[in-house]
Amino acid sequence: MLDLATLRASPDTIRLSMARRGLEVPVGRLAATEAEIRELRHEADNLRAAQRSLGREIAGLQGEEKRQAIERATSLAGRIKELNTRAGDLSEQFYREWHTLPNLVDPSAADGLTEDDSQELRRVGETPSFGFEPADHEALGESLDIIDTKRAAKMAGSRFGYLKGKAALLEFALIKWSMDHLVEAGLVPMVTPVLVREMALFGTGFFPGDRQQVYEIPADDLFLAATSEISLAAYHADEILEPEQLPIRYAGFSSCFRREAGTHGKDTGGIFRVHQFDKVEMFSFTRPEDSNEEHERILGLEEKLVGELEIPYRVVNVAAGDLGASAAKKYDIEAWFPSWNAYREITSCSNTTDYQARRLKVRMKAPGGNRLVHTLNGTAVAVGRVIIALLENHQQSDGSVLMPEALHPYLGFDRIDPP
RNA sequence: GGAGAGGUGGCCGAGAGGUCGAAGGCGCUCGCCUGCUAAGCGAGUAGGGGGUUUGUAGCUCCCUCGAGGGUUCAAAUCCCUCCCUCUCCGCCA
Repeated sequence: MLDLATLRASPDTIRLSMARRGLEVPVGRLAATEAEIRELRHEADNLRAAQRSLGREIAGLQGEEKRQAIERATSLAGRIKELNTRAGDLSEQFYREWHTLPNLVDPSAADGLTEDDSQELRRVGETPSFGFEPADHEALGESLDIIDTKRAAKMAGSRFGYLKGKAALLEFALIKWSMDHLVEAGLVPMVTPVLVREMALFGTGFFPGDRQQVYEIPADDLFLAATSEISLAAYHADEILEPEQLPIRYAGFSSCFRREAGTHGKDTGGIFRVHQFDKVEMFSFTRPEDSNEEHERILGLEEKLVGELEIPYRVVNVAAGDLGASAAKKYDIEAWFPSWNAYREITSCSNTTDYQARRLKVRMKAPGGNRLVHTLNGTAVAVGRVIIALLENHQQSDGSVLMPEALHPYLGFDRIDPP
């Protein structure tokens, strides 16, 4: 959610920022409505003040005097109700629109509207050249008998997968290995709830925009979280933090659930795009002035992890029009996938500035009044995609796959061989 | 799932239609005082929004006593719905 003060003081800032996302926002109309709501509320407040002082008098009056005072108070009450009803209606209409507006875009976010407009910042690691035709992860998963999407489809439908044997062990190794790194970097490890209230989804900016992407449990008014970002962000909702506590950094592990509505026909094979996967996610609460630096720090941790896995990657600055609602700026790390002959997203980190903090009411004490903190999130390990990248990049001519050295102590094996 | 008890400021806790954004205590902050410390004395100490102001401070108004509705001239207090916590029983990893 954006700051109303910005709408009042410089609506053009909002208009221009939304334009970078390819959105045309009638800021003039919004500003006028907001001003009208404020006027109505102001008038109602003044009448209310009169009503309250009259009410205090009534308590001490008797007989005819009291009767007349109550009559005047009744008329005041009626006018106040009328004003508040009008303000309430307008307000509901205003916020319905206001809540859909995404965050202001950081000036340094890449220009453009789509994925193709991402700005490549750097490439790291050499893409492998095989002396044979490399297999894709689906084929490798099958031939090694470590990923089973066929039986998963029978059991739960398309876009599910079983991790089996050494792939299952690989998941646990990845989680433990990454958590060790993150704890060392000062993050507090967390295992988070996957069922969340609407408030958490609204607070993180997934609602109202991405509602169709989220699984719903109507009987209990709960939703399956698409990422632990949601439960980590809402962890400090309604709190006023001490500035000395900041930055607060978490590493959350959870399963993630996504309906993937509207992606029919996209990435249909294997486990690249599935309804359920496990992920270690980083999340930070910072002072406003520190969030840019924190964003780079998170990216640094992501690069360190991907680097240790010996996966070739590139870093991109995501284009303004391709940003999620809450992000002001986003870096993606795209791993090299030989089967696609392309780089594709394996991590993503966003600076959401005060957008989530405002909705979740996460503040810090500050001289002259409390201030909203900034929040940031970033993928440490999206298990499924990392497994794919490992299989495809480290496959050997004999059909086996070598494991990166960093994982050996966590795995208890250094390669996966065909059965 | 069954039965019961509760949600009030940073914490504890009073409050049962008007003088209550809220007694008292603890904690915290500032000041005074006392060789030091402790004790003592005094003052301050919730959040959000609006108005005034170039801005800050100040002044002022409104809202918030778990959330949302309702009754009333007037609600922390009465009514309804929901959420949460605790205790006992049941069930369960």
